Amino acid sequence: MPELPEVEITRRSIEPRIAGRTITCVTVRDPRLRWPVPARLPRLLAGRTVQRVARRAKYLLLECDGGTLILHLGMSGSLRILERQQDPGRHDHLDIAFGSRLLRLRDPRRFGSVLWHTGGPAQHRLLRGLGVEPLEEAFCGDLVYRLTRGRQTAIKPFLMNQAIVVGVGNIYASESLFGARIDPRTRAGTLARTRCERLAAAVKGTLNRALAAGGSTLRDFAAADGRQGYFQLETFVYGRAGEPCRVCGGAVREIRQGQRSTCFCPGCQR
DNA sequence: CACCACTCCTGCCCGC
DNA sequence: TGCGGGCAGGAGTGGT
Repeated sequence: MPELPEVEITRRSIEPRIAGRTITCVTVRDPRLRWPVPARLPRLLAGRTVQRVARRAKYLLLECDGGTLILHLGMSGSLRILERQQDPGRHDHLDIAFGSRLLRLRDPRRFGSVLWHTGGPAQHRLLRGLGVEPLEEAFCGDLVYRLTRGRQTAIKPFLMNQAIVVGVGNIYASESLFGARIDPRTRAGTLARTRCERLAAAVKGTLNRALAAGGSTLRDFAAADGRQGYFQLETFVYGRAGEPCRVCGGAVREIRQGQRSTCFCPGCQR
């Protein structure tokens, strides 16, 4: 379940190993991802040079001469660098070769996507409508305050709406709301300014801590799948229904919001 | 618009 | 030990 920190850590780990290198061969073993991987992908990519690896929301952008390969890891996707050919596992659907070095995509649940796009990546239909990056300066209490005005929806699904703020998935949404001491059921539009400040700070803090935790394993990331950094992070509420809150000791509760589980501490979050 | 439910898929966990 | 069933979740899509 890569969220923004896992995707960013993946980006940092692969960029230095593929930027400036030329794609020699592309192997699609199973094209059945979120959308079918185009059959002409190998022909489209061969001979192109990766200039840089960027990220927008949870999308990785392999910016090449003449176009961008847009990757999304979905629920279970991971990328790894191999220095030499290795037998692919059952879910290793795609290899991009740079000489003997390989970038290999594994995705058991196949919710990920691989798309080729010519022209500016920002103009792609999947990227056009995305909201603000939570780790950028523009994302602040004042912006959260303005974005929430008039919104009737609960703050938890609001936070997870990628058209508003990107990169905050189910786990970090719950964790951030705990950090801000806000009840996930609160209607977004009713949050006072100070609570918006707390929320913006909590989102940044949660994501940055996850980044730091993942960053610490970056050295071995050659072999990594995004989980490594991810499961190192001790959660305050997510996945802890019925267990004692780490702050007040009260029982953590689990509810459903928009077909998603939400965990929170009724004692700490108001 | 704003909001909501549905959908894709496989690994994992539970109960029998 | 095996098997069926339920659940998890990102985010696009389509309905109200």
